[in-house]
Amino acid sequence: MKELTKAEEEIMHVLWEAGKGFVKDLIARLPEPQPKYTTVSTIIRILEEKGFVGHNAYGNSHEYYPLITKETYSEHATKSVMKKYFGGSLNRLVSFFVDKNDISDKELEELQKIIQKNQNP
Amino acid sequence: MKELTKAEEEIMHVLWEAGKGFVKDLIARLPEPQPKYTTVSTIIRILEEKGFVGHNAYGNSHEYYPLITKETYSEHATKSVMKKYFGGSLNRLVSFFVDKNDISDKELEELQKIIQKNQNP
DNA sequence: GTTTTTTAACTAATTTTTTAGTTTTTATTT
DNA sequence: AAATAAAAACTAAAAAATTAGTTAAAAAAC
Repeated sequence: MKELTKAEEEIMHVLWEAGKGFVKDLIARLPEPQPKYTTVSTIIRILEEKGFVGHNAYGNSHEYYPLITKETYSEHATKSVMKKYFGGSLNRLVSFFVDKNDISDKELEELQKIIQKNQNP
Repeated sequence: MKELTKAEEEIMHVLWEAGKGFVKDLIARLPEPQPKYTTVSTIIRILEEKGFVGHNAYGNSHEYYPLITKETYSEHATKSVMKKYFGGSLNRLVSFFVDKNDISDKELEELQKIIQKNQNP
């Protein structure tokens, strides 16, 4: 899986949130300072080259949409961090935050339930 | 917290693993193709500017060591991914992988124990 | 139908990151 | 002490990423 650069990732997040959009729509959803039309257009072109984005043409207008789901890229990005910092182990990642007492009791309880639901008896 | 670029992160991983080292020691620990001395030296200089690395001088030689622990940067990097892809929630991250059946039964059991140990009765 | 506006494609410029070369300083060897 | 070697500092170059400008084509307004 190709990596997204920072600027590319930001555009993808907008596309994932919006589902689809013309360049001007994407700009409208970006925080200040909003980039120039041409800047976003360039990034979109690269994203199409990389296979992350597709488009429907309406005359000269292009409506862009994600070809890779947020879930797919989430998995990639998370596994990458997990590999670099936790030997690829989810348990080590969770231990890290639990040991830090970064997680509230309520959250811990929820977490128990999440796991129990998926455990085979 | 300043972000590490890819090359910077690789050097930091070597320093975290080794604890400390001269440039030539760091190069020795890097996989093929090993970068030039001057390349590593430049990256180290930038890491010192950014406050990630310090050094002890022995004459003209510098022995470098991390100023930021792997744990500190781990937390930053993981929270960054968690924020971008899981609304900042560890539970949503765990759910994601558990729902995917990416985690073996043995690991799930371990995970239960980790959480139980940290739960207040 | 011509003018104006909008859009994307193409190109260029800037900035950041990465890699490498040269010079200077210090240490080591003879 | 002079020659050689090793290291860091400094500088430069190349590559990648980001931002922006120009042009050409299509659509909309008049």
